[in-house]
Amino acid sequence: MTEARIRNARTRAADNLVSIYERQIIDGTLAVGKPLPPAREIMQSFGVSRTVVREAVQALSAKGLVEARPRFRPVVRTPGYDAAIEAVGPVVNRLLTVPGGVRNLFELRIMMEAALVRDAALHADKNHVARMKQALADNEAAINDSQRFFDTDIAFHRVLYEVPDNPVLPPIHQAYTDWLSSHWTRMPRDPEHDHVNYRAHSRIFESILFRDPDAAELALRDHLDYAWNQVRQTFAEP
Amino acid sequence: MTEARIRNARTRAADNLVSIYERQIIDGTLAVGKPLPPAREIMQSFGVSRTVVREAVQALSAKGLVEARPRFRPVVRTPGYDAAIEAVGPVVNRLLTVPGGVRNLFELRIMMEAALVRDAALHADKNHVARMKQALADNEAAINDSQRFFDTDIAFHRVLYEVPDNPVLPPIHQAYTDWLSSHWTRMPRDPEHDHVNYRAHSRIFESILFRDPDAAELALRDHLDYAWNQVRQTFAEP
DNA sequence: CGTTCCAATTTGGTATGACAAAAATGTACA
DNA sequence: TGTACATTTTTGTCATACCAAATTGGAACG
Repeated sequence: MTEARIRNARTRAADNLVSIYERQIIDGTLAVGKPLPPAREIMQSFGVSRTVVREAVQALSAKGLVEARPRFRPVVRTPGYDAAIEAVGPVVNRLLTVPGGVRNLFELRIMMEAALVRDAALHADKNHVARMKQALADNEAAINDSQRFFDTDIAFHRVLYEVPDNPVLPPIHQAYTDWLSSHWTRMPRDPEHDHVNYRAHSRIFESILFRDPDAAELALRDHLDYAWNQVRQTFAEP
Repeated sequence: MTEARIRNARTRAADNLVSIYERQIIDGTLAVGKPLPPAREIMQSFGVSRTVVREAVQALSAKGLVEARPRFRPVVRTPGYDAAIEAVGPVVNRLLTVPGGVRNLFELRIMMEAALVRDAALHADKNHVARMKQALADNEAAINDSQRFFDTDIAFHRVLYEVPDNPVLPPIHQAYTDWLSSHWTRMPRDPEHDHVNYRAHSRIFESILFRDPDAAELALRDHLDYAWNQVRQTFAEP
């Protein structure tokens, strides 16, 4: 991947700017949350044209280092895993439109969460268990309240992504919910579903409590298979 | 993620161009592998300036829809999962430089491959088993040949990503190897390692043959833990 | 003294035109 | 036919200008 770029990489003026600002953002010379210097200022201090400056800003934006809303000054952004996931957003959204795209992504999610509940069953500590319990209670209280059930549903699953204490995982969960939420919210809203889903969450939680990874994985697969059968009805796919 | 964009989304001229070419690439109006029309031609046919055209091309490149090498006409690209993964490349590469970045990514890989070997132990068919067997034989034959062992090592793991028949997975494997290869190749080359790794592969394969997911997962975790201890020596981290 | 509102200024988005350098193309020559 | 060279495209960059939107500073007001 990289070598293909480097091979033909004559130094583009914009690239220099990009790497300079990359360094400055990482080492903190440019404070997070603060806007970049105005384009005209940058072009003078580096002796380049505004064309180059704008190109560099766009590249930084694509890398997730700055957030560039139209007509606003580009704002320096915290370079975290969430930024990385957000950068993929547009690409994944396009992939969701290809045949089988949603299904492929959903199955990836099933596989990942199956691994997560196994991990939780083996390694979840008191703190995690407490948070899961709380999330489960919130979930139960939200039955029959469509929107709130949706939120607490997500919150319950999020705890699973927090157990391994790997900062990559929560943004991935965020990404899943973002990408799939459009289908999720299009689901027919039936209180019966809430009950089924809550019981499924409950079953997963108990399996984790019992330190039984096999039962936990099975419960989760049942749960997500059920969810998938709901989701698939929101679009035409066999 | 999306709503933040939409909220302040005034129409930028370049964005229109982007979405137009997005459609044309997806529906095949623009053939894959063919260069985009010259910039001046685009600007005339859409009545926009070259500034806008160049900006649009850069955006398409960031999205992975075209491959834009400097000084060359942008080439239309297959809009597949591999393109998506490649688009994330720059972001992930930066994440690898933050403290613990390599470790986080490596642990994500362990978790994912653990899930994969479990899946393989349960669902691998004769075809997959045959390919794993072949990969294993190649791997054995490559012992003491550093470069070739590295390649066959990767090939063996790749088969694991092919078992679930989800087109998202192979590009992920490709991504892992790309992102981590710089560390991998920096590892001290010791024939002893080759032997250990081959035996580990062999053990994983046998566990899959025996349809024993627990044994397979254990074998894989041992294998990747060993690998991690090698990798971590290529940089200073506790 | 704080708040609100408006105008001047700043700043980003786009257009135009120009030039050098590299790539693509065509042509003549061997 | 194949290759070397000259010509034409095409991209990368620059400079400048204008418009519209955002920001800012201050005036007017409570």
